Amino acid sequence: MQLEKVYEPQRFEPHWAQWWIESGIYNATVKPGAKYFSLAVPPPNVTGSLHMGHMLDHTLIDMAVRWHRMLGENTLWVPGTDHAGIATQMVVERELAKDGVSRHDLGREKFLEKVWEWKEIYQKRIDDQMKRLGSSCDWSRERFTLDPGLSRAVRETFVRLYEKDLIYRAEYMVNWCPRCSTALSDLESVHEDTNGSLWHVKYEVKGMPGRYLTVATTRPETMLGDTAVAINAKDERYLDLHGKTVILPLMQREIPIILDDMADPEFGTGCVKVTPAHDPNDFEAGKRHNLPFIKVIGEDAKITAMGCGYAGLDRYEARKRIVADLEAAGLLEKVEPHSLPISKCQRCGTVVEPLVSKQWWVKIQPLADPAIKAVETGAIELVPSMWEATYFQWMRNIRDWCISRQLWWGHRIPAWHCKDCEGITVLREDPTACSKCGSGNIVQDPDVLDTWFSSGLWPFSTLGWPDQTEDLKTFYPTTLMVTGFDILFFWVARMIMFGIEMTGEVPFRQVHLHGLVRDADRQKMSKTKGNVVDPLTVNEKWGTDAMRLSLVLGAAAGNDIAFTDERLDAARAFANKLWNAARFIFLNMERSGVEPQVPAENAAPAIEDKWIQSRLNDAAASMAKHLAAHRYHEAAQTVWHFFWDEFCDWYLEIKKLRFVEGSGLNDDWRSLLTTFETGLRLLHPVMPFITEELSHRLDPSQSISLKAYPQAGPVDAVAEKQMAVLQDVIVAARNIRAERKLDRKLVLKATVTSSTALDKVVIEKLANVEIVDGGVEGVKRSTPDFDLVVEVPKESPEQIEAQRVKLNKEIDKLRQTIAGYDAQLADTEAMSKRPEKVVAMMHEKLAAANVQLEKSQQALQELG
RNA sequence: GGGCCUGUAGCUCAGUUGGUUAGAGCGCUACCUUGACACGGUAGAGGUCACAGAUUCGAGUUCUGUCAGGCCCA
Repeated sequence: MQLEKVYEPQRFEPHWAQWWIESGIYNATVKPGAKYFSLAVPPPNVTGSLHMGHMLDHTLIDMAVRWHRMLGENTLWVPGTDHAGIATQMVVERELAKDGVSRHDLGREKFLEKVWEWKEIYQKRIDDQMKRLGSSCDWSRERFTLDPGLSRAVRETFVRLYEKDLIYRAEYMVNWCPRCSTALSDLESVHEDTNGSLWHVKYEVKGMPGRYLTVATTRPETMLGDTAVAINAKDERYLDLHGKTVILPLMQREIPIILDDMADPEFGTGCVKVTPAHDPNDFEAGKRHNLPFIKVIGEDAKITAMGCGYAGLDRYEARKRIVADLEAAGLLEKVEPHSLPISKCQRCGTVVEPLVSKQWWVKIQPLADPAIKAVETGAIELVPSMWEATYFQWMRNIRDWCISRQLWWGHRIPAWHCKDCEGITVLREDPTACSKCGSGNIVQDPDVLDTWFSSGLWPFSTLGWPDQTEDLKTFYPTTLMVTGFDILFFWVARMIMFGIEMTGEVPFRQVHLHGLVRDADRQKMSKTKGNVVDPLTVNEKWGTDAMRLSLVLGAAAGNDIAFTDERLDAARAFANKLWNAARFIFLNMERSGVEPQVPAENAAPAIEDKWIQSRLNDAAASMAKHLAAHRYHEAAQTVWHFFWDEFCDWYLEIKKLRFVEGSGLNDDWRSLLTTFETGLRLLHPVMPFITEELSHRLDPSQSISLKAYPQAGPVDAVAEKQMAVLQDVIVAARNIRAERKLDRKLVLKATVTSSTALDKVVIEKLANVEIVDGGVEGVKRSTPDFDLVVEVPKESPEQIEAQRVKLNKEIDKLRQTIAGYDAQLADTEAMSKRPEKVVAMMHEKLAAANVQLEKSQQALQELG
């Protein structure tokens, strides 16, 4: 069997991706009580296709899943998608808008049909991408947040929380997106610093003609809704105004001057206008002082009828008019440039309007407390642990969660309002009558729930909760959650709160939070910037294995990844190297007359066999350590180093010398093939495709992904030392040749003496020298482990001088080292505090340095 | 304002509980198209680990401060 000369992943990756799914080997079995590893994918939004961030996330998940599966654990990875209320509704509305149609033209039912159509298309696209990536999940258990089962979980949760008074309906300040026409949670409105202005406006004090209070505001249009002006009680400038009122300009409304700490004497003029209906701080102040709440900006971001002459104007148009009118009235004292944070809708970027609105809320503190405890006690572990501080900080200052959205796409709130008694009925089954007065005149709340309300149930709703299903008994609590740190609050925290409240158990034992994938300039990828890298293009150009490897190699604990073509090139080069090593092996198997197979271990290993086995054992130990600690980049580095620097550069180069045409399966082949196959298994979680392909060529009986993961074994110190000396001799000989720029093909005579047994043939072939017993005149290299003389053509005086300089430099450095050690060893007090191990090492190093010094001095002498 | 993180080779970054010669990839220099691989091989060059103190027998690693940059929350 011969492998194609060039590594072309496109030839076999789609094949294995399909085979893995069709063979159903990743479908989990129900085995309550068995050691399991389970995990639910962070459900991608059905708004579009997967991006590089998903690729990273899924690669890390797949590595963990494949590793645990190979460890023989009952493994389940649940795939699925999220309906993403606002985002999906927005993209579908945008599509409709192209034909000049609004959702209101269609009506709720017809519009939802359109969204479902969209969902079908994009869910399939996402599934196809996941399949193409080789994600080893159980497609028979795929879920969608609006599935009947998951919707029942949402309903059960809502009802339970409502019954416990943890869900309530109330009028509060919310973040309102005028474009999306919905309330948003605190997390869905993002703060952004912008350059604005600070307008200083004069309010005349009633009964004190000519006496003005100057308020500073960043939003003059809200003055229409002012119901007070606040000053600080300690502010001496305004002591005489306590108990007075001012006349609100333009509106001519008389409003009180209140004393409140919210007025900071250091800021602006020290007095602030209070607009309880349009600012979160003012809202609180309004409550404290029983002020009227006058809503002057409506849900459409236009001035309401309460704004009198400005009614109907857009909020920014109103601002212009109001500022102009104030100026005309001589009430605008000054305008200063001012940087201020403004809130924007996370989804559409529209500036959020804070306004008072009746919404559904989750009383969060009772849920947050156990969630905090779960992380404090270690029931849930955040990796890397630095995120715990952030988690605690947020959770301890958490505010009630606004869960109602004025959208159509999502879980309809299971609450019915009675038109007769205004009572609210919340039940698990749709009611036909009001639970308070029995009236049949009830209507369901039109709003839907925040998407995160349903995704917060994901780890257990996907397993069939609220039913006590076999899946739930077998796989819950899930073992791990892998996701980006950016949704720690949005999602992870909410899953923890809901998981504990609903199931009485943590939803997962560990959370691995990884970074973001950024572009080559470390910029966030975004469609508007146009710097988005399409995973499909990457897959086609470099192959999925290379994409996975490049992502993993960059994914150091919690760090963002700068994703570049160079990284991909490097990853593909590794895959190509592996491919060609395999190609070489198969080529020589044919010459030697060895059938593809995974033979029994070699009973009589040569030095290189013992060495590579030792390196493999060590690599397996590293893999276990790194994978368990979620240090995937180090795991990837470990296999890279093993395959390239050890297996290819040394082991195969030596084995090359052992092959005999027509030998059949001998000890050399036994060692080589078992090592190679074990190495493939070691690599499999990182690069599933190439390892499956190569493994199948050796042994088509079973998928490599179901074979056992290589276990750590003993390190053979003797073989490693022996091999190290052999390598050093070869490198020294090559170095002598390279420094003198001698022809690679020229066979140089050499003598080697060493207390370590060295394979002469290996040295001869790999360094291209002929080893003779003595009488060689040339360049000498000496270390404590060996003496090597390589015959070189007569050296010029310059070359000899260069050697002398080099030796002198080396001798100087050695003397320095020795002096350093001598000084440290002479300090008896310091020495007494050193552990034995370190002292022994110091003596060893000193002795070695002394031997080296002696040898270098001798070499210098011999130069003449 | 509160919290978190980062600063190590030209670039991008590793470096797990402190142990004495700090690593990788890319890039760079020289040589090499050799029957696995030029997506390659061989041999090299390149770092006062941001700065200043402290702890310690010993600090890239711990602590404090300074400077620079990033992120989150308010």
